[in-house]
Amino acid sequence: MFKFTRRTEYALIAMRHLQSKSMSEITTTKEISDQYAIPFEILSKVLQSLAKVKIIKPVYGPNGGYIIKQNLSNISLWDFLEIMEGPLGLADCFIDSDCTQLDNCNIRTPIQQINNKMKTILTKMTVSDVTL
Amino acid sequence: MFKFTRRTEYALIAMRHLQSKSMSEITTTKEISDQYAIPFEILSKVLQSLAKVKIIKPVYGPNGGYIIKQNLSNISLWDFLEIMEGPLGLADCFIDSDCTQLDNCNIRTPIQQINNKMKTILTKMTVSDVTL
DNA sequence: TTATACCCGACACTTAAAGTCGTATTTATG
DNA sequence: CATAAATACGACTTTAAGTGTCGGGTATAA
Ligand code: FES
Ligand code: FES
Repeated sequence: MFKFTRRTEYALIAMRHLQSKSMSEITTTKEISDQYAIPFEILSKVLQSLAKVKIIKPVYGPNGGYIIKQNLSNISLWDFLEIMEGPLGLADCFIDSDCTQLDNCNIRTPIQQINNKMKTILTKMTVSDVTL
Repeated sequence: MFKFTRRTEYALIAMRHLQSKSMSEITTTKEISDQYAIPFEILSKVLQSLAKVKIIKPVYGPNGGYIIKQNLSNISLWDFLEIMEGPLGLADCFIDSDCTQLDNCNIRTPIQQINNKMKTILTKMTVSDVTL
């Protein structure tokens, strides 16, 4: 449990990098890939998925790249993580409500309480708490 | 990120089950395995590892099994999770201090703050918050 | 027209978790 | 003392998820 995926780390690094630039400055995938030693192809896809959810905006053609678009303090860290990694939860029953086999599970309630505590923390924080 | 491993879930279920019995009652692996539909061999190993760290006490021979031993409110949830799943942390650098490649990582400090918040929650809680 | 950048699906590789198997050890009991 | 019932444990296979690669496609400035 617990570790960010590389995708998520790459995304946060890139977003912080983009955030540090002025709104009009365009940054290429290659620039970020080089500076932080992130495999180019992987970072490409990460940035593409960020573009897909409108967090960054692509600029096509020569001298193109990305610019950061949305005010990142709008997005909670929880939501961002779910964008990057899919639905989150300490156990299956908090994700797809299908904790296989464990028909009469005896720990569901206490686990749910822990789950809620973690969720609260991450919901109160925003992406810009990381990127700013 | 975020989901307990099955091992951890199995352990918590078993510990709660054991906790619900009186101190002198012995419970077999098979009883728990049957009641919660956990693969016997897997549960065996989980209980063995719990026995190894003295959380439960094995009783050999016929009519043997396990009894719960230690006061579980002594063990923080964080420590317990590290027993079950190894060192925890949001990124490698908080585990083995070797975030590969990312020489000039720009998000280490903010990530560390989140890491600490999560760790605080789990350190303040004890295993008996789940098993009791 | 061309070069440069983003876009994207399909595939291969790697790793960790999950589960299986065979065998050894301990001990209560007849 | 033989047996059966329980834990102990290393070696192995299978599965699933994450990570990374490849080849081609689209948009656009110059
Ligand atoms: S049923 Fe989901 S944790 Fe047990
Ligand atoms: S160096 Fe560990 S998160 Fe970047």
